[in-house]
Amino acid sequence: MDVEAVQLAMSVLATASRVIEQIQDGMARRGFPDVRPAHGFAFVRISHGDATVLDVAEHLGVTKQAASQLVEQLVQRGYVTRVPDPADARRRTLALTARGRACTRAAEASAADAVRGWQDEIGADGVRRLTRLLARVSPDGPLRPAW
Amino acid sequence: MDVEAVQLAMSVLATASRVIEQIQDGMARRGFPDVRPAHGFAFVRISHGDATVLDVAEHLGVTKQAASQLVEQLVQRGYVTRVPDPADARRRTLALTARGRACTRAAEASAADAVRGWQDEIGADGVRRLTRLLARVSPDGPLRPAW
DNA sequence: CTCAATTAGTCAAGTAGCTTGACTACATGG
DNA sequence: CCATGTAGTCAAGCTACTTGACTAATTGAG
Repeated sequence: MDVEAVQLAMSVLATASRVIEQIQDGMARRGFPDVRPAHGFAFVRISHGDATVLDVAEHLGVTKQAASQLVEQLVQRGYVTRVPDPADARRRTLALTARGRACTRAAEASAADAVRGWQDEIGADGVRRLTRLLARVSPDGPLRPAW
Repeated sequence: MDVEAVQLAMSVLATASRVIEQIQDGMARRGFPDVRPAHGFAFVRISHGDATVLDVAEHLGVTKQAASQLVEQLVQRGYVTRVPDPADARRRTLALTARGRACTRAAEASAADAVRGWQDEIGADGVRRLTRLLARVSPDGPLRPAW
């Protein structure tokens, strides 16, 4: 039993590794060679709305300092802006720029490319079943940007 | 279509993240708090037989220097030994020690623990179908130790 | 109202795991 | 025999994280 479990765990990790690689390639081809997976995960939280650096930190499962550095990069590269909060001078709400939104669309297209390749191997129905199964075992917690 | 693809990609990554976390926890509980995922992947190649540092490097998708450092850690911590090759004085074949084999057994048990939790959510049959689907989409190439 | 405690965020220094470049020792084929 | 290739290590540098210290703004108890 244990050996099959290892096999399943390895399949999950190898598949995740492949997904990351394919999306990274797709992003580079679409003109976004400088965004890492962690940036993408930050985008998810930021586009969800009303996000601060601390929210991004919690979402990524890293310290606020690490999130602060990451956001700083995104600001410098023109993906994100810091919006001062009139009700609390400490807070600086984050928002995507037009370039940031273009980047998320490119990420969606890259993910779709990756999944399209899977249809050749397990069919559209297989992809559908895989999606359902994974949705039920995948957690809600923070998405750590590294192993 | 793209949005569902993103959902699937996120599920894969979140699941992989969870697997890593659960196995890491399981290893720490079993008395192996100092082995990282990359070490585990190295164990896979080493236990497969006749592995050199270069083989480990290729298996992990890293440089030979990185693999050399990683193997050095495993040797220092008593998981691996370097066996000189009588036919080629340059080569030093790697082999697991008794502790190294105990570590792989602990990893298998930890993986089994993680999978056991999934059965509560998608059932034994779900796990079986998930295993089959993932085996067909997961690649054979090197298993990079980071995102 | 005041001030101690909390919160948002940054600055600075240290660490871990990778990289590239240079090198030694051994092996191989003309 | 020697030029070329291979296994492996040493050393230095980079990057993304960490911990610790700090400023500035807000909150709440008395």
